[in-house]
This record gives sequence, C-alpha cells and structure tokens, in this order.
Amino acid sequence: MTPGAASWLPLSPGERSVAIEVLVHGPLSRTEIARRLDLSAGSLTRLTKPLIESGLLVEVPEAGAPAEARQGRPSQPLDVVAESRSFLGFKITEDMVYGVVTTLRSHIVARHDRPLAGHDPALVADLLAEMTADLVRDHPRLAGIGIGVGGLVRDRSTVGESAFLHWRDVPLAALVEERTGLPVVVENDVAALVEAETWFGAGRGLDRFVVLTIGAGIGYGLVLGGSRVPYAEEDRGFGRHWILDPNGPLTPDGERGSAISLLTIPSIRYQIQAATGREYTYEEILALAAAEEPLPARVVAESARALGILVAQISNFVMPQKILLAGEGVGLMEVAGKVVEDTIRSHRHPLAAPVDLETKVSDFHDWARGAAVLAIQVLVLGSADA
Amino acid sequence: MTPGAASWLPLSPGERSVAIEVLVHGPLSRTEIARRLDLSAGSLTRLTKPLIESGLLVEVPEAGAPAEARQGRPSQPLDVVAESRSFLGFKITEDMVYGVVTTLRSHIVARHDRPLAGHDPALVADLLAEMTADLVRDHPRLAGIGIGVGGLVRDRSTVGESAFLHWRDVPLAALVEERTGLPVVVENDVAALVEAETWFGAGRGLDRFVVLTIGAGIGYGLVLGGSRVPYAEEDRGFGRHWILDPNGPLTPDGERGSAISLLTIPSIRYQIQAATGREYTYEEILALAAAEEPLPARVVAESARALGILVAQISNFVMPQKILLAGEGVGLMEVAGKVVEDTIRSHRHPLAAPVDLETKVSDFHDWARGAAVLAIQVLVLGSADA
DNA sequence: GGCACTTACTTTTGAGGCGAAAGAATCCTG
DNA sequence: CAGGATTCTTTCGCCTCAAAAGTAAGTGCC
Repeated sequence: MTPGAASWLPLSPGERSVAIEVLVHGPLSRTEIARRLDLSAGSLTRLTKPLIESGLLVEVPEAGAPAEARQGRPSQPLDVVAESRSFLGFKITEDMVYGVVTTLRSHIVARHDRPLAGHDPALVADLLAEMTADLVRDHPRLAGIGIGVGGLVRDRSTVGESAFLHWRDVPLAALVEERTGLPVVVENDVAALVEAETWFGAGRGLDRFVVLTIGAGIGYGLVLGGSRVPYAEEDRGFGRHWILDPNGPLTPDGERGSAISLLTIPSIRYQIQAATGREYTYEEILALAAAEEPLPARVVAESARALGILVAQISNFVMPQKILLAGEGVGLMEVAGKVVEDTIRSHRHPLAAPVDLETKVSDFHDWARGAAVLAIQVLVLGSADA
Repeated sequence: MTPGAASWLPLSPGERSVAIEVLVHGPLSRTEIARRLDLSAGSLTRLTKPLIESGLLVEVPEAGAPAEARQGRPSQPLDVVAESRSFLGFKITEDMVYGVVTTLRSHIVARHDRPLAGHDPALVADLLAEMTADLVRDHPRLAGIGIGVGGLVRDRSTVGESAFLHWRDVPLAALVEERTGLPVVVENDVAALVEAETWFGAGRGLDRFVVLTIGAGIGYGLVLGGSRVPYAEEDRGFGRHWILDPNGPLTPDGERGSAISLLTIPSIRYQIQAATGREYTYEEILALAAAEEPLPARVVAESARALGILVAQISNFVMPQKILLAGEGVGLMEVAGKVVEDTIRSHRHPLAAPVDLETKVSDFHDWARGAAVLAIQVLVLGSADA
C-alpha cells in the first residue's frame, strides 16, 4: 500500500528484526542483541553493518552507565536516531481532533489540538491536512501519519463504520494522503493504543498482554505472541453484553449490569443524575465517593467491584502476563483501587499467579500517540503488520 | 530427558516440520505439504527423501479418492506408517487405571483397565508395569508410555501434588521407567487431553483453541499459537472461584455460584440430594430433567445457563477459533444444549463471530489416549515440547 | 494412436544466511 | 607490561532455499 511510503529500505528479515529490537528496546550492544534474537556474534556484525551504513542505527558513546566498569572490551551500544524522522498521530473525537508529533521512539515532541466543527469526511480531512501543515513547519522529515478513530476500520485505511461520526465506508487514508502527500494509516483507536503499548509501552516484549480501557466506552485489546488479535466486533460496543453483575444497574446503554453500565463514564454519571436529579462530572463523582458521600460511594464501589470481576475473568481465561488499564476512567483506581484488588483476589484461585495490573493515567494525546506508532510500524515494517 | 527414548533420528527442523505435518494431517502429497509449510517443491523432494528412506514415511497408492481424477500427473501422497510403532497411555483415577494402546496416529487399538487397590506410589508403579507387560505381549514395538494424572505435574515426570492420590513430589516417570525400560512421560490429565486434541483432535491446525472439561471437576486448557499455555494453578481446582452466578447454589466445594458448584457432577448430585434426600446418578438427573421433573429440570437449567455464561466469557476474552467441551459431564449439552446456546448468545455482542462450540462425548479412555499422545510427541520431537 | 496440455515431482545451480572458529580490539587486574 | 576477559570482526564452510530446467505420468482431443 501507499507506494509513497519510503519504508526502511529493502530490509532483510534478519536486519528488520535487529532494527525492531533496537527500536523497541533502547540502545543495545551487538552481543546483547545476539543474545535476545538467538543469533551468533558473527551474524550480528553482518546484520548491523548495512544498518549503520544506511544511517538507521548509530553507535552511541556509552549508554548512561559507564560506572559499571566491567572487565574486557567495552560493549558498543547501538541505537536508532530517534530524531531522524518525525511521525504524526491524530485522535478524532466527536468534537475535537488531538494531534501529536513523535520521534521514532514514540516520544511526544509537540501537541496540537483543534475543535472539529462538523463530521463531513472532506471537512475532517481538510482539518487534518491543515493541522499537518501547521506541524510540518516545525518538524520536517515527517515520515507518516497515523489516525485513530473510534469505530470499525478496514485495511488500515477505510472507516467502515463509526457511530459518533456517522460515517460508513469513508476512505479516510486516501483523503488525507491526497491532501498531504504523506503515507497515512487509519486504525481503530483502541487497536492503535494496543499497538503502541505493545511496541513502546507496558506490553513491550510480552507474549500475552491485555489492554483494557474505560472511558466513554469499554475497549479491549488482546496481544498474543507479540501481535494483536483482531476482533470481529471491534469497537462497535465492547462490553455491552459482558454481564458482570446480574443485579447491577440498568442504564440507557448496555444490558443490566453489563460492563458498559457499570464502568463507563456516561453510565456512572447517568446513575447519579437519575438518583439526584443533578449533573456531576465524573471527577466530581469520584471526589464525592472519596469523601464517603453515600450515594456516589455506593455507585463507585459497585463500579470498582465490577472492574475487579472483569479483570479477574480476563486473568482466569487469558492468563496475560500483564493487564494495562487505560482511558479517561482510570481515576476509579485511585479512589477505589483497594476494592478492585480485593475483588480480583476473591475471584481468582488462591494459587493462581497474581495479576500484574498496571494503571496508566492517559489523556487524548496518548490515543493520538498510539496512532502515530502505527505510522512508525508502517515505516519500519513496510506497511505489513507485526 | 529419558535417553532411552529412541527419538525419530536426528531430524532437521525442516524434516521434523514435514514429519509432523504428515503425522497430524493425514496423507499429503508433496505439493500439498509444500503449500502448507510455504516451501518450494524442490525443498520438499530434499526433505522427504531421507524420511522415506528411513522408513518413517511411505508413498501410499492413492488416498481414497481416485474418483477425483484431475488432469496432469497424479499426486503421490505420503503417509506415516501408523502401525509401525505403538504407544501406551494411562489415566489414573482414584480407584481405577485406564490404559489404551494407540497407533502413531493416535487411534486406539486396545483397551485395558484395572482397579487400583491403593495409592502407594510403588504399588501404582507396579500396577502400571504389570499392565504394560500385559499389553506389550500383543503390541510389540511399543515406543513409549504416557501417563495422565489429575494434579500438578512438573517437568513431565514428577507428580508435584495430587489431592486424590495424596501424593507429593512422586517421581512417577522414573518409577515406571525402571520397571518397564520404556521412556515415560507424566503430565496433568487435562494438559494431556489438550495436547491430544491439539495434535489429533478438534484443535488440529488451530491457532487459538480452548478445551473445557466438566466432570468431577472443571478443566481448562488454552492453546495459543499451536502450543498450550501453562497455568500456575493447573488442575488444583480450576473453577473454584469462577463465579458465574452470584445467586447460584452453595455446595461443599467452590464458592457460591462458582463453576464448580454449578457444573461439576458431584455438586449437581449434591444439590438434588440435599433437596430430595435421595441419591441419583448424574445420568438419572439428566433423564429426569429431560422428562421435565421440576426440581432436576431447574437444577440442570441453572447448570446449562452457567455453562453458557462460562463459554461466552471465554469467547469474549480469548476469542478462540473453537471451544471443545469434553469430560464426563457433557451429557448436559444433550439435555439442555439449547439453553446453553441461548445463554451464550445473550452474553455475546450481536456482531461478534459465533462461537464454534464442539461437544465431545468422552470416557476415561479418551483421557488415556491423551496421555499416549504425549508419548508420541516425545518420540517425534525428541522430548521437547511443541 | 499420437499430439498437446496439465500437473507432479526431481535435479541442478546459485545465492544468502548462519554458526564455528580464529583473530583483532580494548578494557581490567596484578 | 603480561595475562585474562569481553566484545567485535573476519573468514570459511555448511545448509537451506528458490528458480529454472528437466522428467514423469496422466487427460483430452483429433
């Protein structure tokens, strides 16, 4: 796809795996890479030479710890030149577009957000092109654009269905490519976040890894053998039918006691509003719960128990090495983390390995960063998927 | 391990993958193998030649369907000589040892069961050796023995903990090896069944595959990328804390409404007995439920709903291509299969891919067959795991 | 029956990746 | 400064594989 995408030269499989290893796992000496990829030292010399000559890798002086003075010839760490290329990531929400510029290492070096006036595909593409033009001024060497959208995305290029944008079969990648001339990848926002965390975040190097997001909706991503498992119902309402508590609350969305009803921000706000007649933000509700106001405390505790059950179920059946909890709703963990953990424990076998649950406080720029990682992957892998 | 295990010659990785492909997927022509393993036709000639010369593979006349007369030179299917070796599989229960002899293709060619008088390790090993001696008379060329035990097994050789045998750290493989002179593999019974189904059964060729067994207990096995995921709590009471219905029955084992309480045979018998004061077998209860006797019907329906919830949860989180339901308790599906399926559907996203749920009526000889497959794997792979 | 065509398999050849082993570089230790 | 340790490089041969050409064995059509 996207023939304009000047991918990383014609890399041989061996070279590519070396490049990815260095890209993802920071500076590494040749010996260390050989150990990780189970190759001989000789092969490493062979594989790294062209990568260094092409400027993709460089030998860095001595990675941080010269203190650790070992015997023998000092190792010569290799690293990618993180600043050699820039990547653009967008997250489209109902009323905003969040944009970030990242390095090859997926570090955010710039942010740029703009309100979204309408949902016409051409209009959205125009706005993305404008934002790209704004950002490209300070960041030349832009190598690609990644776009994250809530909804079903096909072939990493077409939005098949997006409820909040009212889109069906919009070839967003093509629209933005023709306006910017840059290679564009479009992906479901949760999928993009999962890829980002798998490559550069909590899931680095893990074999079985789960990402769970709570916010306006529920997001679930499963990584097995280092690559994401595609889901048929991808983000067309995850969790609507995950019944966590048959006696749980009934909300406009989702079945009674479903993950949607118990965990999403709109549902929690709805519950409080239905009971009090007043509107509170999610943060206000969490604060009230922390202050032990009875009604919010009960709703939040119920939500926390549901989260515990959900995490326990995932752990029981998938046995991931780590579960990453992200999204705008993770404030729940701060207020009721103990309830969550107790619930997890009571729904797990006492001899089972403890769940490695990591919470990541995240805003919309993290979603955009996730999208940018897709652009990195395309550059590195040549538009194939991991 | 087990140096006596005359494994399949020193097979190169390429040769081994060819051998396994033919072993698992029946007679295959060279072209077909090349297609499946993504190799060139030339490589296939190279790889198959030594396998044929060593007698491991043979060219078979024409596999069954000469009717399908295609144009061109007819293909020359290759096959393993299923009867060239025999394998022995044992399943140890509290009061019986079930034994089977299988071919290389894992077809059962003989059965032999004996009551188990006591649980002393030496006594059990003696019995296994006697049964082996009985069976080896009619089946020479015995290549190895596999033993399945409920409980925790380490290194495929030592029973770390088995509640019903009251064993701790019993080196069962060594005990049987020194009595029989044959290579022995010991494994958890569920794990063995999972391996068998992955190689020769419902899970053949699948990437994500789940085995769920209901019987005296609950068994759960997860296969990802073609190999089984090891669990920390392996068969030390799966399902004890899987709460499927918080309002479910309370039984001596497991938490209220747990998979153990709702699905295992002893718990269902306990529920009926507690309500009626009489003892019924599981089969009797199912028959009464089918005849719409109110109490059994209610208990069985509750059990079926729980199974549906469990299957739906597994599907939601693991997204396996297939779930195999096995064990002595699968009669539930015959009586209440519709309830199970309806429950699954109501706990799944309407757009989610339908669950491929396969029920396998199985007795203890299937467990023994699973153990025999381990012996096959050791022979083929050289005692490594898949 | 002969000729074209199709498909399956074999042989040959050449390129490329890999590891083993030997050698060079560069540090520490005494 | 010698000796050892560790990393990296070089060389060499092996193995694997793909490509291409050749052989085998059938069908279809005249």
